Order: sequence, then structure tokens, then C-alpha cells
Amino acid sequence: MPELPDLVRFQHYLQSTALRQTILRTSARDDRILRQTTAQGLGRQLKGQQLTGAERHGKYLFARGSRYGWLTLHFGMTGELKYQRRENDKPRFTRMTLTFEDGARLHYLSRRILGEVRFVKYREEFIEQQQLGPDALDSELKPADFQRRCEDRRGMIKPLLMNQRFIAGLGNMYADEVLFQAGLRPDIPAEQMDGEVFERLYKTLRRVMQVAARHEGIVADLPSDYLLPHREGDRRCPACGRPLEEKTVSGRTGVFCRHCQH
DNA sequence: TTCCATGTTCCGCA
DNA sequence: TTGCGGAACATGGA
Repeated sequence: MPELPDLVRFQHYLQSTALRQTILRTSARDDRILRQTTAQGLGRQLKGQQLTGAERHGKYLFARGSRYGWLTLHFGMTGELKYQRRENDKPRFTRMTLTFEDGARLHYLSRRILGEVRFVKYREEFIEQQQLGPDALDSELKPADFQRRCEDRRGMIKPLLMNQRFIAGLGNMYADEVLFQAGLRPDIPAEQMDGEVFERLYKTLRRVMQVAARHEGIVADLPSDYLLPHREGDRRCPACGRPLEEKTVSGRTGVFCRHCQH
């Protein structure tokens, strides 16, 4: 599930549940989602701290520690958060749990274990180390900058949109959505796009991601002329009604409309 | 049972 | 050097 709009939902969820409560302990039954640390190490770094805010960059969520550092979460393909105020049963697929002083718990769930949990001292340094591109909603991302970064790229446009080093936040679903809304095929070479096409793509990308972020990635709430609600439903183009086509581009199954995208 | 999956990374190859 | 396909990761659901 998690692409940028879903991360916005997780961010709001964490902000509305887990802030300003002192962390008593951290447990991770399964070490495989921990990176550069262990359950004990993570516990030492977080114990006694409170989370005071949540920031996002692309598909990473950062929860600020009141004394120092950031709890850093990546959700892979199947991750999510669950907050429990009472001693209910731990949700299935819980991989890591923060327990607060009052007994409430924040669970990090991941069905497949492709996400990661770590603690970083400096957020900006981490983003740099991961070589993440600008966040897709970053107001600093200007069209000219976007075009310049596209121009010296070979290869197809869709993998470029999904490349987190190019721009951070889009995955398979929203890359398809942006290309559909821009009327562009997923397999056109990036270097073939002229200035007018760049501008259309840039504006569409910003608009689609803003709309999706506003709806916090809830597909059912997206406008009905969006592709996303139709790719699992009638599998028809919301613009022309023709059946959507599948095309695998750089290993990911995508969906597009041959009639509306060129 | 087999195939596929909203992510990332690594390898081999062109 | 860049980018692609494929595999791997690990697991569950259709």
C-alpha cells in the first residue's frame, strides 16, 4: 500500500496518537526489519524519550525524539501503524512495538518483511546517505529543476518517476496515475519529451500527488476520473471506457489506456 | 499448488 | 556510465 499519500496518512496517524508520551520500552520479536541496530539498541536509544513530531520524505517517516534523533520507518510494500490504548491483543504481523508509560502501544506492522525500522541521529544526513531525490510535494521542486534532472536521463519515463533518487514518493500505483492524468504512455523515453510535455508532466505530478495526499491515499475517496479506483474495479479507462491494458515496465506490472495515453 | 504483490537492491549484460 | 531484466528478500492471499 505505502506510497507518498499513504505515508501522509501514517504521519497524521502517528501525530494524532503517539506524540508526547514517554517511551518505556521497545520490543521487536523479529530483528529482520531492524537496520543498523538491534531491538536492544533501538530500545536504548528510545527509552525515556517522547516523540514530539513526525516528518516525511518520500516513503520514509521520521518521528522526532524529544532529546535527540529520529525513529525512522519505511513501510516496504505491506507496512502500516497501529496504536492501541489498552492491553488488547497485538495485531497480526506486528514486527516492532513502542510501549509508552501509560501502557498504550504503537505497533509497526509488516506482512512481508520488506520495510525497515531504524534510529538516525540526523534526518538530513540520512536522506543524503540514501541519495533520495526531492520529495514529490516539496515546494522547492521547480519545473526547470525537474526538466533539467530529466534531460540527461535515458530510459523510460515510468521507471524514472519511480526512481527514489530522482524524485521521492512515487511507486508503481502513483506513477501509473500521474502518467494517465498526463496522457503519457509509461514507456516513452524521457529524453524524447520536449519542454511542453515536461511542463504537463510536472504540473500533473504535483496536482495528482497533492490531491492524493489530501485524501491521505484512500483510493475510494479519489476523484472518479482517477485511474486508481478503476485498476482493481472495472479495469476500464475512466475517460474513454475502453479496457485498460497491462504493460510490464522494468519489472513492475502497470496499467494504461492505449487510447488516452500517447 | 502456483502465481502475484503498492518496495528496494544487487548482479549481469547491453 | 546508465539502465534494463531478473532475481532475491519473505510472506500471505487469490
